[in-house]
This record gives sequence, C-alpha cells and structure tokens, in this order.
Amino acid sequence: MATKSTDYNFHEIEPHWQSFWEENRSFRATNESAKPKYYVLDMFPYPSGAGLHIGHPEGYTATDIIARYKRAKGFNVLHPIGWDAFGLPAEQHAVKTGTHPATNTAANIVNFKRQIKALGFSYDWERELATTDADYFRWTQWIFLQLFQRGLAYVDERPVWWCPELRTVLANEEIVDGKSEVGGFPVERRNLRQWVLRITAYAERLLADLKDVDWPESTKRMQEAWIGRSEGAEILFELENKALGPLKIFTTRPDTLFGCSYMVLAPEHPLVETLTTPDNQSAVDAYKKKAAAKSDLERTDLAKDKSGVFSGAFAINPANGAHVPIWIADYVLMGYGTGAIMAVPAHDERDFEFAQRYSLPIPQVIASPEGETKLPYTGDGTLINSPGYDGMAWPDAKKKITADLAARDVGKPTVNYKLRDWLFSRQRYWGEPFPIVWVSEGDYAKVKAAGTRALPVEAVTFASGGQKFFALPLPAGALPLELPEVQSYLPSGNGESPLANVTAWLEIWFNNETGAAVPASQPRPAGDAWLRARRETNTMPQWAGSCWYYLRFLDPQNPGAFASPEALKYWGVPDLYVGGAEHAVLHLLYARFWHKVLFDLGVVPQAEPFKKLFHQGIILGEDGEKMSKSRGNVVNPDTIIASHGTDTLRLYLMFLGPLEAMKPWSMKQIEGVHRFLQKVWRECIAADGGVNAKISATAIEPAELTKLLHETIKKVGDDIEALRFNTAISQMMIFSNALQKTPVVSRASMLAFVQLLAPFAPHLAEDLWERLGEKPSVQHAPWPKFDPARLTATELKLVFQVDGKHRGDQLVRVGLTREEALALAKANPRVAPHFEGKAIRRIVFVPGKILNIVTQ
RNA sequence: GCCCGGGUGGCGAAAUGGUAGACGCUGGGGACUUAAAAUCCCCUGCCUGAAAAGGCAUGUGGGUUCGAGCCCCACCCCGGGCACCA
Repeated sequence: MATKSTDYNFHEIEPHWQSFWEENRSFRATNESAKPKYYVLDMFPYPSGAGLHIGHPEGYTATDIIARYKRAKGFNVLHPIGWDAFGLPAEQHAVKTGTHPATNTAANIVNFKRQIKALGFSYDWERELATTDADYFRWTQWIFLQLFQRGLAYVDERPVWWCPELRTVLANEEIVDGKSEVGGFPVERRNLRQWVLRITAYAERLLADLKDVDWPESTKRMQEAWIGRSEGAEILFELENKALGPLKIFTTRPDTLFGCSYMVLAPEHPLVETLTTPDNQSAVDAYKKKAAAKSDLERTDLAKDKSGVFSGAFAINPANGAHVPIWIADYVLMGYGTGAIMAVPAHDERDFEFAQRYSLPIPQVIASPEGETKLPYTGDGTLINSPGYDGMAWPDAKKKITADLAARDVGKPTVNYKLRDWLFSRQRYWGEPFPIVWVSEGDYAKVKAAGTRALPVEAVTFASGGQKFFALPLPAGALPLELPEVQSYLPSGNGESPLANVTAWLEIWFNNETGAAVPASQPRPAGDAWLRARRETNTMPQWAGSCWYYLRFLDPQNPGAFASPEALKYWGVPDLYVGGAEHAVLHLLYARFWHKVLFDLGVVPQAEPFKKLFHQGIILGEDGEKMSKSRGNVVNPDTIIASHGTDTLRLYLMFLGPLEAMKPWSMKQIEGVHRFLQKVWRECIAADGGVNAKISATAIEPAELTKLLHETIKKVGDDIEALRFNTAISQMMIFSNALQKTPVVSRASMLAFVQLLAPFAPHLAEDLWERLGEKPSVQHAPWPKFDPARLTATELKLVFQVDGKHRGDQLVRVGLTREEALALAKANPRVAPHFEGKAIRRIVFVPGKILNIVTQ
C-alpha cells in the first residue's frame, strides 16, 4: 500500500517503503538462479564511534543505483554489506574504559546499521557479516594456515616501528612523516619478533596482472610504483682482504661498471663490522650509532645532506682490477638489493653528491650524443673509458657486461623490487589470534615424523633465551581460535600483546590431533598427542579481515568452507568494486595477494579479485575545505535525511558532479534537487492525493514528449552504465521540465519515467508507482526500452560558419545536400553578408551539423 | 625532484574535433496572492551598442586543423601519490 499523504511527505514515504522492503525481503540474492549474475560491492566500513560520514553514502548510493538498475535489467544482483570491525579505536576505547572492545564494536555497528538503513540501500541484509564474528574469522585464520603451510608466512626478529604512546607496533604504512598515522605520536625503532607474509614471492604476478583489470590508471600506476620492479645485475667485488669473501652489490647500470670509483655499504650491512680497519673502527662505530638513532623522517630530511665514513677497506673492480675504497653511508638502505652498491658518481646524482662532499674521483664512462656532458649525466649515451665496450650504446653494454660477468661467475642478471614482505602481526588484543602454538624442537620433529599434519617445507622457528621454538599450526577443525578474556587491554609494554598476560590460555598442553588445550598448570592429559606448547600472542592486522570478505558474501553462513565451490563459481568476483582512493595500494594489493594464493590453491577460479574498480571522490565542506570536526564543516547524513529526506540526499550526492571528482557540499544546491522531486510528485499526483488529471492511459501526448522520453531512457541507461549519475539526473530534470509544460501525458510514459527515477530516488518512485495503479514493487518491472526509431528527428539544426565562425543557424530537413545547404546560406540574411563578394576557397559540409564556408 | 589528476560564468558543473556554458544554484524582473510562502513565466559569461548586431572569452604562450575546452609542444597554478630503492 502506498502512503496516503497528499503532498510529497518523505517523512512518511521513506520509512514506509523501507519496512516494505524489509518485510518482503526485496533484495535477497539467491544462489540458485537462472538469471545472469551481477555482483556489486562497496568497501565495507569500519564502524567508528563517530557514525556515518557523508563520504559513505556517496559511494554507497552509486553502487545502490547500479544494483537497482541491474535488477531491473534482469540480473540476479548480489549487493552485500558488512563491517570491518577489528580496529585500533575500539581497543583504545577498551583500554580507557575497561569495557570489552566487542561491546563497543557491537554498539557502533548498531548505530551504523541504523544510519545505513535510513538511506534505503538495497543491501541483502541476510548476508551481513563482521570480521570480528568467530564464524567469519575462523576462515581468516584458515586462510592464514594455507599461507603458513605454503611457506608464505614466517617469523623474523626485525626492527619495527614502536609507538610508545599507543604501546604498539605500527607498520611502515601506518606512519606518516615519522609519526603514527593514528594520533600523530612519535615512533621509534625496536627489534621485535614478527610474523611476516612473503608477498614478495608474488611481486611479479601482482605487477603483471594489473594489465588484466579495469581500474583507474592512477591506481595501477601507484601499485606499479609500490611494487617497484627494476632490472639490473648482482655483481661480486673481491675484497683486498680475500678472507672476507666477495662483496655482493646490486646495480641497474652494470654498463657503468668502469665508472665505479668507490663502494658504499649500508650502516647495518653485516660486512661493516669485519671489513672496517682498526684505524677507522671508532669513526665507523660512531657513525653506525648515529644512523641507527635517526628516524625515517630524519633520514628523509637529511637526504640533501649526505654523510658517510670511510671503512679503511678496499674492493677490487671485477672489470678492470681497480682498487676502490669502501665507505659506510646511510644513503644506502639495507632493506633494498644487497644493502651495498658500487658508486658511479659521474652517472648517478646521489653518488655524485657524495663524491663531491668527500672529494672522491668522478670518472666519466658514458658520453652523451651531443658530446659535451655536464656531470652527473644520467641520460642516453655511449660508453667511453671502458676498454672492450667503448662506443656501445649503454643498453647494449648493460646486456654485454652482465653476460661477460656471468660467464666469469662474478655476476648475474637480477630483478629487484621495492615491495617488501608484509609485516603481518600486531601486539594488540583486538585482532584475529594466530592459530599457531610454539613447541620444542623435539616435539616438532615427532609431529613431522608422524606425517599427519600439513607443515611448511621449512619449519618456522624463532630463538629465545637460548632455546629454539617451532611453529605448529592448529588443526583446521580446531578453528576458530577465539580471543580469551583479559584483565586489562593494556599492552604488556614489553612489546607483547595483552594476551601474553593470560597464562592459562597461553601456557598449555596442546593436543596436536584435535587442537584441544588444557592449561599447563594442570596435569598433562593422557595420550601421545599432548604436547607442551605456548600460544602465539600476536594478533593479525586489520587488513586481514578485509582481504577476503568479498568471498564470504557469496556464501556467508557456510559452516564447512569459506564459501562453497558452487557459490564461488556462480558469483565469481565482484563485477564492480567502489571505494576510496586511499586504499589504492595497501588493501587492494593485500587482497590481490591473498586471492592469488587462493587461486593457486585451486579454491577460487580467477586470478584477480576485482575486475572493475572505481574510486568515489572526496566531498569537501561548504567552505571548500576538507570536512573535519575542528573546522565545524562536517555534514551529518542524519540531519539531511531529517530535513530533506534520503531520496533528496541520494540524488543530491549524485548530482554534485562526477562521482570520481573532489567536490564541495552545498546546502543551496540540495534545495534545487529537492524541488525537482517535488515537481515530479506534482506531475504525478494532484493536490487531493489522486492521480494528476493530465495523465491518462488513452492520452495522445505531444510527439516531442515521446521523443524526449526515449532520449531520456537512452541517456539515463547509458549514464548509469558509465557511472555518470550527474548527467543522468540532468536529463531527468529536462524531462520533468517538459512534463510540466505538456497538457497531457500517457500513463505509460509517466510510468517509464518513474522507473528511470527509481534507482536514484527509490522511495518516491515506489510510492508513485503504486499510486499510478501498478503493483509494488517498481524494482520488479523490467527496465524501459527505448525505440531507436523514435530518436531520429525529421528536422535538424544546421549551423552556418564563415571562416570557422558561427554566423547563423537554421532548421533543415534530414538528408539535405551540400548544394541545398549552400543555397540556404546564400539566402540567409544573417550569413550571406559575411561571404558575399569574397572568393570561396573551400566548403566544409558535415550533414546535419555544420556548413563552413572558407574564404581565405 | 618524479608519477598521476585537474584549471570552463557570481557558484556546482555540461559539451563523439563541429552553436562553449546543457542541468542546477544564485541574482534581477514579472504573474498569481489582501500579503507572504510555494508555484509559474522572462532575463542572467564579459565588453561596445538604444537596438539590430559586433567583438572578446574554457590557466598562459605557441602549434596542427576549414574548425580546438577537447589533439601536439612549452610553461604557470591547484589537488593527490611517491620520494636517497642504486
């Protein structure tokens, strides 16, 4: 039943239809359907305490329009939503208040859900999930175990960013300008035991497969740059002290080998200690100490001011036997390549700067084609001063020299990536626990010998207190491994998570066959399967849950698998994925990595998770600045829904400008959009609440109106497909303006128009649809078709130009010839004077468009 | 420094190489009304002009073309990303 109001009462209409959809389960997607499928996905939100931001409904409205449009086009549409619910804010709140983060998270979800429901999105709520649900994260843990068993997860003691204020470790990407991204607190280096995922093993494929996805170019470029592939060679330099073994360096320019005048080791390079001569020991030690104390910010800031220290040692250039000094400098990073370089100051800006500062020789080995060369020279050229290679173009020399070194066994072609392995653990409470226990070498050997467990080829171990521990996975049947209750959510402060304080959970007798556990304080249960074990205390980062949620939506209640093979086959991956550009690298790269691992396991049928990706733009405050509490320019969706209704909000968000553009909010403009909806209401509904008298089933409406309707059907459909919602709305406004001027309109035309509006303003459309005499719901009606024959006009406007300038125009019949057009131009009093008496040099005639008379 | 976007009226913006400014907002004038709101109609890039009309206009300067907001070159400004990765 439609509402009874006589005017456009969105306060009544919107909740009414929202309940209707809920009661009728209108947007449920079934996994059994003969229809073609369409999967449209939003980046699921983190349910923060602050509630929905206006940026959420922007992207969500866009996907909702697509979802509703595709349903009308006959697709079985999957449009789900869930909650990326693990996260630092809930944990910090727990630390402050002592309440369990789950309590706070649940309350935030309730609020988010209320807000999202008020927006009228056509989500299939029966597929709702949260990454914090045990039924969900058991599969996050399961996927982790697959990575573990394939040797893609390992443990490493490594320097990580520790934030004393947050009492936690942060990933590189969580640090901005040397401070924590959350809160802006200072960070420092600490060595801690970490889980690391071997994403670098997939670097090549993550790079290569970018060509197969329909993503914004800028995002692809960002991922390319992040992966940072470069081709070069590893070259071995003999040291003067041959006992120390060769020094291995990486270079992308082996062709400049003859220009090497010194070597540089990163301060953390293992050879620094052994090759430094006694005379230089104290200077080197001092330098190492200074470099270690520098934060990333300082290292970057000091980039223009290179520093280093001479080690006293010399290396021998394998090309010409030259003895070159070895320096220690922090402009060389231990984390990339081999942590050592050959310096070629004549052809590398950084080496040049360093050589100048320390008065090192700068021999030139590449000549520019112009002859005269200003150093450093990094452009194209040919080799000089390189006996045996002089005159060769540098790319050829690069290949030749690399091959020659390889033949002598002192070098080989190598590819390096900037991409580092993914630091995957956090010393926090509120995250997925690792399904791993640590056991002794002896127990591990027994388990391995039994051959009943899937273990990595190379055992994952770590050493502590003179003892070596071995990582043993929980059996899949023991998942999920849930978080224990804790006394305090405060991190232990020594770098371990609060879980380290829960002794009964931590120190256990572990049943290797079932995964069962008994506190170690109790007697060891009977049976060979019971081992003494200590649980892993790290938890997973927030990225883990968002790496694969798009797959769980396919089959969210499945108790036996993360999704059934049938569901994976039917739904596949999202056809469209919409979310913010801030996830261009991390989330989207991590998810691609996991997906490829699942693909290699044979459990998902395609190599890429997100075929088509789109980023919605940021909405600025009315003052044109970024929305923020401190500026007081934040727009709350609840407020707008109360004052104008969600149909107006949705329409306005889409009318603002191109979806991908950054654009300012405007309260004035929203009035215009609201007026449009009121106008549509008035064109359908009379003042008494009945159907507008100008609408009738038998009405013969003006032909231009019918033509405009067909144009509108075409444009709105095309624009929705291309995510150009702003111009689709413009076109509907043009049609409504025409409606208002027409004395009569056929019921069929009005219904078609209501259908076009339905994806944008679904509540209003449902009400009008029923009031016009149709059965709900409008979404079940097939999308209107346009008749191409109706689009062709009999008359067109022909523009006359003289020398490219617009001088007049005239309605002409279709199919006018060049001669007829010229005759019209000559007869046109506005046009003719501009070329009369001049020699016509050329006539350009584009039928139906333009006649250009060129006289010069 | 490098890599991406983007610069169009008073404002948000439209424009397969073919009438620049659709649509919306704002502003002005008018109709309806006792009045107001709402609604409807007309005007609204800049300059000259009473008007008709003409000239100038898409960040700047060049170029290609019968014709450029759109293509090419150089530069300026704004936004985003990366930043000693050898």
